Amino acid sequence: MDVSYILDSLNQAQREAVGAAQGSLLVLAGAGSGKTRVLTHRVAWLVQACQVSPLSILAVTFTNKAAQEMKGRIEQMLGYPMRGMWVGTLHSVAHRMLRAHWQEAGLQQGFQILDSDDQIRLIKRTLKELNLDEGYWPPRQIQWYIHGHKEEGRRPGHIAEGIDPQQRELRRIYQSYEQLCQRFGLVDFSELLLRAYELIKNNEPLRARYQERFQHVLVDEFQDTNAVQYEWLRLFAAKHGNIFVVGDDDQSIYSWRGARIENILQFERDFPNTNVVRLEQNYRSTGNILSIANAVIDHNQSRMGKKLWTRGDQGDPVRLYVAYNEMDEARFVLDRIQSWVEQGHARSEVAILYRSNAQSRVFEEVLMQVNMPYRVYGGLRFFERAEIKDALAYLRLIASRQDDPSFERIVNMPTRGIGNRTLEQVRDYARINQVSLWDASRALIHGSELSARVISSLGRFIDLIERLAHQVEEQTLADQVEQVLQLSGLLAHFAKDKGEKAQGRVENLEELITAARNYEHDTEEGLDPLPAFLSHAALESGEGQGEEWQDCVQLMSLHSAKGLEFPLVFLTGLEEGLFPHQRSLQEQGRLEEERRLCYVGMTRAMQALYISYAEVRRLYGRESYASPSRFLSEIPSEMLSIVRGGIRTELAPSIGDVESSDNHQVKLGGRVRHNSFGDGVVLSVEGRGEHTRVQVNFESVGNKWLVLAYANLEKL
DNA sequence: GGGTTAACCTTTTTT
DNA sequence: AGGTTAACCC
Repeated sequence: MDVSYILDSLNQAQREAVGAAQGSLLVLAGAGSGKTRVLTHRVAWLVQACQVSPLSILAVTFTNKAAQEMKGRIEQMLGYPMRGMWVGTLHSVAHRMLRAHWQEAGLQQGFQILDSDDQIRLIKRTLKELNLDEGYWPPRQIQWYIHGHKEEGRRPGHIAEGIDPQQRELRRIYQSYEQLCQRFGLVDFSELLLRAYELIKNNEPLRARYQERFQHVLVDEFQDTNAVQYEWLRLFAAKHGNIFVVGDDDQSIYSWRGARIENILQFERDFPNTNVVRLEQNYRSTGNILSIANAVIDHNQSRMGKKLWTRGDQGDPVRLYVAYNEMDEARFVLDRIQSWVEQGHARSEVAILYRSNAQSRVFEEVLMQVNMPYRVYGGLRFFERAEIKDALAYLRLIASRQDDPSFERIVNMPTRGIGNRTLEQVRDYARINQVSLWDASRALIHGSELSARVISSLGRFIDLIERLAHQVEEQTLADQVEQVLQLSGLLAHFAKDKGEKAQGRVENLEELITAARNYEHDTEEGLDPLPAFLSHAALESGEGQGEEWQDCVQLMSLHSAKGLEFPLVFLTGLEEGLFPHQRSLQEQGRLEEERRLCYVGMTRAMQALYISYAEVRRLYGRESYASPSRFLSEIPSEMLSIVRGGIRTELAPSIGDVESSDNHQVKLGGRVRHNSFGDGVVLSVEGRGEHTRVQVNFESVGNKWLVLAYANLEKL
């Protein structure tokens, strides 16, 4: 079979990676260097040229979206479905294995996944059982503590008891939390990974089986793997050593979540004969964009060293807009988007990027004012909405009666006369007898401690769940969901309210039925549709669910922008304290990560990049005067073309040289007249001396770049 | 049980 | 500032 087509479209380095012999390979892939391409082509190569069965391939990605995309691209390339190949995030792979081997892993059969919200609730409950004060032991910090340890593979037993009472107490909370999870059949995000890792590590027959099955392991975004993930991958590949990892140390932005950039170095040590391929040719951005991105990232001390280059044009200069305040910044961005759209481009080609989600608000305001469609990524996602979580809690309780958080959530939702007092009694009983709320309720109903009225309402709830569980058995998933929404009274509860909010909730619930109907569940996983759907809801936040597809401007945090590209990018809020973020300035080593974040942001841009900061910003209630981000001063001034904000131009920026403002002939924002183009406004000035070029927006002919020395501009 | 108000808290990133 | 939660009142 002719397989040359797989390599034909690749450059030398890419070809080297894709066509590499068996063994371990490390691909250091710069931003926009065709990393996804290399991965997909590699799989195609394995299947077509090396006759590797898709069954023996495990491909690991960072997000679910990336997994879908990869699978889609491979199938498109080969022209047939990749049946039996495992492609997914490590979380979903872990989940899949735990479902298959729940017994060996020591889990309940119907175990449910605990999302971040549920986890907080459970931590609160743990604190209550231990008689500890929430104020003194903030649940968020406990959550952080637990995750931190699990990501490093540490169980409570691995943590030294120590003498510090605070530390000892934390450890005790961790321990109790684990016991509760175990009792209720709950598994949090980091537990998925740790449990699956321990399963493979301690169970030799299973390990051998998986090592035998997955002859080829491929890993995307390798720089963002944490300790447990790395060890796990290493175990997979320990026998055959066929492991193909792709990563970029300059794009490691998740160390706060346990990701270890050092894994890249460790990899070469653990797999001694690793070949290293560097992808440095960039196919995404213009030369000017790459220059500033390179300039910034060059300030990081600890990096493996890569320099992106392109065969393409230098392109437009990268522009810096100095805004008076955040509103001014937003208006500027809006103005540029409008002219972009007027030039016939799509709105979806534009991305507004920011460091923290709170910044999206102002942009949303101005976009809304002019009815420009936009979409904000991040924030509350479909499966996280309250009403959806209510509905899911019913389904979860049907799937697993031990699931206490779900029980708590819906026992009185919609209200059915089970108040806090009753619940307190149920909780007490559960705590004393070490059983779930469900079992406690059943016991109390048959006991004599509760009043007749309470027994009847609690009994009705128990009956409702039992009845639902029974009725739903033979139905399709969508029917199950619909039944639950109807009989639980959830739909009616929201429907009776005529408010806009409640209306939206009803729509969301209906959308959940649609989601269930469209959910294609993989029968290979050997899981019933309902538990499969519930896991799906927990693992995939439901990005894209319920949003109609429109040509929208894209708003997102820098973190969510990773892996994406846009013709026009606005990198906003480059102020000290905001970006780099205040918190990162306090901790050692975090500044470099912020810089990588900046690099990630810049390299999202294909054709044009605007950077901006505000001199005054109202954030979290108060106005702050921040100095421009240090990242700006790391860009050589001749690489940036500075545009000044309209309102307070007399305030000179403290970075770079603003040649322009004391340039005797023109002033930014000033009006000028040209012999043939007529009147216009100076938008930016670049270079110095006789090479000075100015950009003028003329009323008659639009934007023009002119060499100042020859243009003969007349100041008005 | 539901609605209103007051205090409070959180403000980095998310599988 | 904004949103959420806890407390309080009807």
